[in-house]
Amino acid sequence: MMAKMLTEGAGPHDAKSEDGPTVQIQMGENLRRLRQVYGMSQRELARLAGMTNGAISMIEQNRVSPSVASLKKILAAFGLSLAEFFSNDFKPDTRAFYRAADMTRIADGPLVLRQVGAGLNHRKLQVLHETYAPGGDTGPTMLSHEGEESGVVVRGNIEVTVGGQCQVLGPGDGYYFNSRLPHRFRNTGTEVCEIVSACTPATF
Amino acid sequence: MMAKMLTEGAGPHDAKSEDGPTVQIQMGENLRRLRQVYGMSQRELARLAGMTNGAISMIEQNRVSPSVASLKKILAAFGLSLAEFFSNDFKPDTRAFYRAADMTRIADGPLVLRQVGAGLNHRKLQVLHETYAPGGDTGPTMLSHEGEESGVVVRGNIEVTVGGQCQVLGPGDGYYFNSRLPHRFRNTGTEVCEIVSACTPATF
DNA sequence: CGATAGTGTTTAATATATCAATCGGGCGGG
DNA sequence: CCCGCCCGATTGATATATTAAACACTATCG
Repeated sequence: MMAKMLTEGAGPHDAKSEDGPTVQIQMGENLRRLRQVYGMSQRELARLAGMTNGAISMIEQNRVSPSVASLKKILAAFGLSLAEFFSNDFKPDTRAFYRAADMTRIADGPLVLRQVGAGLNHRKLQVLHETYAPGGDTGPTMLSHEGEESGVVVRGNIEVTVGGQCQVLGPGDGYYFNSRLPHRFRNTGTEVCEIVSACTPATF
Repeated sequence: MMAKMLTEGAGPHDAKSEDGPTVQIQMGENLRRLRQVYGMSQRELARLAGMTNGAISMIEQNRVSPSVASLKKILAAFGLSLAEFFSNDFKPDTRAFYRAADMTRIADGPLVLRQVGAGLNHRKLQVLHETYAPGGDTGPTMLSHEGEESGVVVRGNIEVTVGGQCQVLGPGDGYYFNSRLPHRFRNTGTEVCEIVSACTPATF
């Protein structure tokens, strides 16, 4: 009953909401995008979270406001903490590609440092150097593991597939994504490709 | 029924929880401390949040897991966002005083910069210079307003009361607190007291 | 075409959170 | 001492979230 619209900030006493009046909670859409980027169905996610697909459906439609416990279980399936989820302002980091032009330079002049991924917040990365011969490939099955991954193409071109998105990156381009996103690297060109990459062990 | 203990991570399928098994959600204690530091009763907080004291009581005892909407309403009464709350790892910043000895120096040598408040995260402060004559006082009623406040005592001594805590600070000592905490400054000594202080407008 | 397996959504039943009201306790003042 | 007032905790009723099972739809396969 009381077919109200799951809003907040306009309670009986209106707790001096400093955000606008009757701001809706829009977690649902973000959770849905998050799930879709991870290539999961509602049932898969439900199984991982120890819940039912129906609940996932209702939450994604903003028809209910999940309990903190439920939300935490859902986020655990993505390897996200509540802090990480909310610190992204309900907009989980779905951006994976950063072109050479829109990397932020944190140093210039004789030494140029370009930072991949606008806001490197709590990230501690381990740097690697990879070389892909023509046809080189990380394998036909998508990789998916704990941690985060980032890198820059130094020479040649490489086809990178992350969470359904696929792009060919060239020299100067970079990438950043959560390693749980199913990903794959393929050198589809005719010359060697070098990448300076970095990844995190699951140690945080 | 089913008198289980409000745990998580040990669901039917145990969603690969990387924190230990059956980790309890301990928001309740932190919310209680937060409320007490603000000098509120459960009923006061309930009124601000548009809820009932009973619900607050249950939440603080971890007898229920509040919905995200409810938690957001509660945090709004403290001027906290979900992101801020969770980014503090469920341990809201209750530390208010920083003695001269345990301030972190972020520069030394000819120029010495000492940082008040260990982690100045999202803080943008506006600096002031205050002078308290002997007996000088911000008034008998506690101040409480939007924003954050920080400062350093330059000369003399001053009695600072914040969120129930009261201390006399001397030269080199500092303070940092959320301005919503009821606070008051009193020069109880016999000499002039100077403070370099800073505060934020409510513009973020 | 019919069967099967996949998707997201919906429904009734159940578990849980929240409300409204009460309870017992502490504290200060007649 | 008792009274009023406030506190936090508790109880039963009500609203909400979640479950379990169905539904409707799409695509694939035989």
